[in-house]
Amino acid sequence: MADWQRTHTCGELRDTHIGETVTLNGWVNTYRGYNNQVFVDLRDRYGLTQVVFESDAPELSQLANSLGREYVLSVTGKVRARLPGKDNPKLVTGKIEVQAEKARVLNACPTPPIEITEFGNELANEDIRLQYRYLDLRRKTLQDTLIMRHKLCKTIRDYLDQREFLEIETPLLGKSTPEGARDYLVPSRLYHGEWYALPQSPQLYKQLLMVAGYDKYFQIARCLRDEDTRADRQPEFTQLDLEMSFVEMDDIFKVIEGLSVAIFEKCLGIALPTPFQRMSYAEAMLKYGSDKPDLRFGMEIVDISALAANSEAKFFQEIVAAGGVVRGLNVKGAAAKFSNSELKPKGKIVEFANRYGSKGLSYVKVEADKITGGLEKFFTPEAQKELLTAFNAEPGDLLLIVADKEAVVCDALGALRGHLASLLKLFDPKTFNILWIVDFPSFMRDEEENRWVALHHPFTSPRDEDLAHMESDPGKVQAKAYDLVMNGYEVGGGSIRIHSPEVQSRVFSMLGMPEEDAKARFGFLLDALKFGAPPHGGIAFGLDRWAMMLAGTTNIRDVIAFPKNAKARDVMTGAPALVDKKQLSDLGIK
RNA sequence: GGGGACGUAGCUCAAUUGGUUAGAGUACCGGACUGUCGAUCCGGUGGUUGCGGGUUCGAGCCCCGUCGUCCUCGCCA
Repeated sequence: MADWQRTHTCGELRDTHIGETVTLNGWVNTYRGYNNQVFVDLRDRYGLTQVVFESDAPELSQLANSLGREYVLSVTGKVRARLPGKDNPKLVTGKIEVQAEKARVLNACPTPPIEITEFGNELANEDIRLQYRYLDLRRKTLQDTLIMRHKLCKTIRDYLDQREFLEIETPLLGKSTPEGARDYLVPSRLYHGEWYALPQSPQLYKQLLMVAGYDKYFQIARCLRDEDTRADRQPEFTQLDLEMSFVEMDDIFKVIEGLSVAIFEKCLGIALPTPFQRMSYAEAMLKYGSDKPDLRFGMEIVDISALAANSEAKFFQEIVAAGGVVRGLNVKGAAAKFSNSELKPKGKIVEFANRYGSKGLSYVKVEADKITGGLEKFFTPEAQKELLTAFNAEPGDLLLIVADKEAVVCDALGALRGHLASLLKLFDPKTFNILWIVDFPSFMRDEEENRWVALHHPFTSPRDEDLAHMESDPGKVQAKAYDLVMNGYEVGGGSIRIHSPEVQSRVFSMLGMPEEDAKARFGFLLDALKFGAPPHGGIAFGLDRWAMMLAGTTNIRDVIAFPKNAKARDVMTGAPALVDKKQLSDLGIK
């Protein structure tokens, strides 16, 4: 061992080490200097240790005076107790300090463009932090997050290994398949003009592994989708991909609930109650306007279509007559919290709702002896009472009502519900709510393309009892599909798959894919299903979103070591970037 | 592709709504200080107000264009 190499980490020393001579390696976190005495907090990922330079030796004091933030240092010295009353209770190493006897600068550092130490909430802008990501990653919160993410993966591997799951890798270079997200394409050098696609998920490969008899599979797999980003979405992300043979939905639920409990226990020390609540897709859409409802707070949506249709309001009557719905939220006690101008056309609240396609929003402020807001003239006193009863409204409440096509009403009210809850702080952001959404429809009508599309994906098995009317009434077919939802985020989704080649062919043709097309695109799957495919199903966990939940952040870039920015660029390396002409000509691209 | 917010010192922000020399905190540099720990105190350096054009006696502020960042709608089976 070289004489500068560490004997201990910066988070390790306690009063039991007093008297020992140790060597620490780390970064200068903070520097507090005097004439003849310099305090340095030396940092590594394990913690901070205070080092004191108070030697008379000119070499050592000269070195101490030349130090700067983020210098990389090796210090050898004796562990000693701090002076009485000078302990630092904020540090686990706060009872001791290392008196430097020998020190060596392993590397200097110019003034960092961003501050590494964290206090207050004064982080630099994200773009500059991403540009110097290796500096930002030195921050304790980011280190803690990545350590947590490691624990998450370790827990997953341990838990599944104990249950005889096999971790198997699947290809990155695959074949582009239609439907779904836009593919990232990779040109082939050996076959000019032909392209690989990077996987959107290992979906088909894991089904083929089931056919091959690997009846419990998982993979912590990178997935790539060339779509626009969001706060919780970037082009490459990680899934825990899992598949099992000879199972039904309840078997998957059991594994995932057990795994979730293990994750919360290991990562946060929280005991999650099981079994998880289950809610039908229909109920979620009706009561929460979303297929990923946040149940940390109430504020359920109330349907008043019948009441509205019987009112004097022509716009309500017309919308209901045309098959639309009228629904609303009771924002308890919020009547005084929003001005009328926020609630009128062009107001903030209305504009927010209208982003989701609604063309307006009615509001009712409930007062002790009357209601106000503009709707009151359309409702008889009796109808007003019914309205208040429907909403369980009391004086001081604010009712927000949207009338439109059902999908628009759900979207607008669902988004409004979440928006208002965080605005009014209706829930504790440190709590967790987890549930299954089940009973999804298999197919949805794509109005633009005028065809049926799979809500989940085309390999999802319909319920056995719905197979008979799949062609005659596709809208009524329900899928053996399930989503795992936490705090309003979809953190997992899966299904029991189709294992019959006939059913799979019927679904493809339902989706408007002629047999030749299906064969060209998915022939390998149809073939595989013929050769003795077992019943199987599985799930994909959004690992980044799980890490977000555990870390208490809403930004996916906080849980990825080297993320892309909102425009899909890696601002540190500059990717994507131009390449040499030679590289392109090798690939047959001019 | 659409909408919104933003861009001022290395970093975080301010500038009385168009008015004199663009300020503060922090960082950095120098000085003081023998127990600090977000050290403190004193002093100092630091600016093409993203970039280009325009309006004006005068622009950080208004207008047009452009680049960039974040959020969002569409999109993400």
